[in-house]
Amino acid sequence: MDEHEEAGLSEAFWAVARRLRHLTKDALAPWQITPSQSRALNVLGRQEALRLNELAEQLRIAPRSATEVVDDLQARGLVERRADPADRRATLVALTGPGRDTAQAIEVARRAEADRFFSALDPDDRTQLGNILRKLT
Amino acid sequence: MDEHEEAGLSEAFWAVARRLRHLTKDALAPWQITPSQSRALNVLGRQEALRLNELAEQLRIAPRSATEVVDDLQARGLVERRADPADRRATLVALTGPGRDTAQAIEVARRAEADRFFSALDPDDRTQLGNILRKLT
DNA sequence: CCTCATGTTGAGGTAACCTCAGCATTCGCA
DNA sequence: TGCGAATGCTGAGGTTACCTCAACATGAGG
Repeated sequence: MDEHEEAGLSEAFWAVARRLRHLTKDALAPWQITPSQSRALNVLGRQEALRLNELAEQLRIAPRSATEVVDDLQARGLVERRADPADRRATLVALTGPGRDTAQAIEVARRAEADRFFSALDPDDRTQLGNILRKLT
Repeated sequence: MDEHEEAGLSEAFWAVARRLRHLTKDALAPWQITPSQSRALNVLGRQEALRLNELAEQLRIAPRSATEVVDDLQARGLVERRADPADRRATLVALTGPGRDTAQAIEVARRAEADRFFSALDPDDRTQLGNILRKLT
């Protein structure tokens, strides 16, 4: 085995990450939405309403950062904040109607873009990659 | 084939990227060096002297951003700028003595860290991953 | 009812990028 | 040979996506 392998792996990994990031940004351009906002829409699309807290956790960012993402999405009318009936300290975040539509449209575009990107791989490689990535998480 | 696969791949990919980024940052902490600075040291370690221009290209960032990275490294005494005898517009960037030592030490640490990270994978998986990543670049 | 924990957010910071414009130099060519 | 265009670097200023720390309101347990 090549002793440069591990260093090479992270390098290769970052090269791919960079490319994927740019592609994603382009795919999202029509909506003027940043990648982290789209991640949030995505998460919110899967559940009724989330506390800011929980949203942060699912996005794996600090709660304060989630506040910011939600601020932006709210300014665009894609999500709304409402009081949590169970705890008056907490705020629930949920998609609005337009938010739900946008989230769906973006999901389609995102999938198409990922599809295009990963189509450099044959199906076996894709499966392999999926398995390997899962082991690394 | 699962129709969620491609979206899942990019998601998994980013999850891994995030983890790797944090690990790298930790590994670099003893030197108080940021990831992009370490990338630059790495590149500079492989050649005698580079124009800022060329450095930027190899790091795949804008020339202006390379200026910044070099500024920081120079402030730490790890690299030096000198005039390019062939073109007085250009600046050559090269490692200093301490820079060379540091670059080496960091490379060792980086490799150890990558090693630890990717050791969740068996050798076959590592080879696979390397091949797949190369196809995506 | 008082203390401690929890949820959100203002203030302010950071890293790693970017563009655009300015300045110095060099190059192509009439 | 001289001059306009191209090239190389950097100042100024912006952006994105994060962060921490502390304030403030509310909740929960002894």
